[in-house]
Amino acid sequence: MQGLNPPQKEAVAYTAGPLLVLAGAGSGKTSVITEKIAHLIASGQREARHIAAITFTNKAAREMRERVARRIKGDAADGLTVTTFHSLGLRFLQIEHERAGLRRGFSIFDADDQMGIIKDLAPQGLKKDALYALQNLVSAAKNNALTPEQAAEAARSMREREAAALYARYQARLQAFNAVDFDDLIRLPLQLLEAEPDLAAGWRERIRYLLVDECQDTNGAQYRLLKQLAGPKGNMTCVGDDDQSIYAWRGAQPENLDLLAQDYPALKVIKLEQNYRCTGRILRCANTLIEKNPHKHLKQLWSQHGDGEPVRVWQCRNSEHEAERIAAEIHYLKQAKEIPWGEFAILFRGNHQSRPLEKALQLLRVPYHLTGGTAFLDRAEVKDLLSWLRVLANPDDDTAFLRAIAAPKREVGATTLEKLAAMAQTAGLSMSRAAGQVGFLKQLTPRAAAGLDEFSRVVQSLRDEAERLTPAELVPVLAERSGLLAMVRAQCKDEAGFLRRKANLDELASWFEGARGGGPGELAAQLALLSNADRGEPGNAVRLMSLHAAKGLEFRTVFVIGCEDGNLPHEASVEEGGLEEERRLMYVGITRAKERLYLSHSAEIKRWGAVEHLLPSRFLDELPAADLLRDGSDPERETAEKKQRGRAHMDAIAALFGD
DNA sequence: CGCCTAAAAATTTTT
DNA sequence: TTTTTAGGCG
Repeated sequence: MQGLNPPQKEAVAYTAGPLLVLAGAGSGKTSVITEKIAHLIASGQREARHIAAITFTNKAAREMRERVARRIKGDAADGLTVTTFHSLGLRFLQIEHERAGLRRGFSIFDADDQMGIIKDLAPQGLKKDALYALQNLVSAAKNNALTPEQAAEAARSMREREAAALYARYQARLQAFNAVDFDDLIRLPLQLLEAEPDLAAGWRERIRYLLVDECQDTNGAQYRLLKQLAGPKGNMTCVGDDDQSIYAWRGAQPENLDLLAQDYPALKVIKLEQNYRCTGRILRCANTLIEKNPHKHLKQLWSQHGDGEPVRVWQCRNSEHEAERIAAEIHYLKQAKEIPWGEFAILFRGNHQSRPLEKALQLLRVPYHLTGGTAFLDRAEVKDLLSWLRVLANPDDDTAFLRAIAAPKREVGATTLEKLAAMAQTAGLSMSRAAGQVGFLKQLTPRAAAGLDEFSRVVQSLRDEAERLTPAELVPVLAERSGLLAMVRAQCKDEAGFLRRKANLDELASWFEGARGGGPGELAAQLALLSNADRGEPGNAVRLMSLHAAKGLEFRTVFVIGCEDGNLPHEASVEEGGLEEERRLMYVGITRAKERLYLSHSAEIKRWGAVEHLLPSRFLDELPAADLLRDGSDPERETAEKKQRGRAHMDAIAALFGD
């Protein structure tokens, strides 16, 4: 426990009852969780196999696992559970699938799969906006652990009533497909635990101490799940910061931090207010900004660090100009201050904002790593292959069937599939099962019937292979025999493009190699929970990511770009009354910086080809002017810095020739 | 059935 | 500007 401050030590040592740690930004909350796990084990209070730490992202879980491994040597940490809410829910359902009404090999539907069903069930001709709204309403009901009936009862508006009706049909469809969506990974385990005390007792026997990270991000269902797992005595430590609640749009209820005190009268609350991360000026900016939000828990973050450099506010012409300035500044700081690439981060509100940055960084040959955005799991060939795996594992997964039957094309089109769907419906079968019945095929055109028949044969032969092969061995066989590989090859103009896309499939195979336990269906389900952010090592490169993705991370130099009114705060959020959450987002961005912080905005931004004029973010006016250095406010200093950077640039070029 | 072209729409953040 | 979708044609 050495190296911890008094409140941190207290938080680690306190095991007499439920504990809430209100941990400000950069106050060492991960250390507290890690140390507490070590303390529980070392003091003999709990065995590692009876401790579970729960995070929201896979990245956070992995990081915590690594920190625990570094802290606890030997096998003392064996059996420790460090997982995300959704992975825990998945594991629960895989064990208890029978009680949940699921068959082995059930599928996990991602947002796209979900939208496919909703589109199918909702009235035809709805605009995308309306469909997204419905999807969100259904998800919101599930995040509050409401059944369709309860959702109908609770509905306040016509829209909500419609959404509740849709929810019922949507759920029936999932059931028929032997599938669950992300929300079900929390909701279903919760329903079972609440309904079956014996089951809950069994799980509490396994998990005797619970540690929860980012507790302010829990939604209603997750909070109730925590209560079930922690039991009436509340054997848990929750760590959270209401000022960093930035997921309300996804159902998070920061008020859960307050509910804890109600639900557990014995709750002990410890505040961590010493910030170890930021310089004084950065921290003052953060504090001043967040003070504008109403507060329930007053926190006063302080730091022992000196003032440091002023926070720079850059006014740029447009986002290209902004990107060029940032790239040049990083290039300069890298050599002048010897800051490694990996200690720079550029943060933005929306993922599309990364484009000009990538361009500018490439021009200066600055290595960068982009987190999020369209990536691996969204790649068509990867989704295709996963659909095939789902069909193998789950013959009832019509969504996967519809994707797999078209990849590659086998002369089976919309007309045939509609006929097949109708026949399957009448017979009470899934489309995939119906496609295997000769009687049905006879009613279709010969060409289409041959296509379906061929598909069924390939699927069956691959199922046989799956019996003999490990999942990792199965993937390449599947790519070959399904015709996917040939399809990808045909789609690519040159060999290089083909190899690039084949590499995605190889990566999928290697992921299966690394994974342990379970058949292809189980592994495909686990894979569905991985996000793009969880992939690849960033290495020593400038990090580009959304403000949301940056939570929990820290960097010596941080750029928050696009500080324009309408972008940050985002106009849609302001309209929905989410200004405070936007302010917290800005707060999260600011508090990622250890030494240097840049806040930049552009006068013009391009949107769908048209140019729009935006004003600087209102949040910039909420910062303490004395700690800022705004463009144009100190012309002398600017000229001097320009010269300095110019000279450094020339030196760099000279050095290049000197070599 | 599946490819082609023209018109219309476009998520802000993610497990 | 890029991506998706509807409709026409071989």
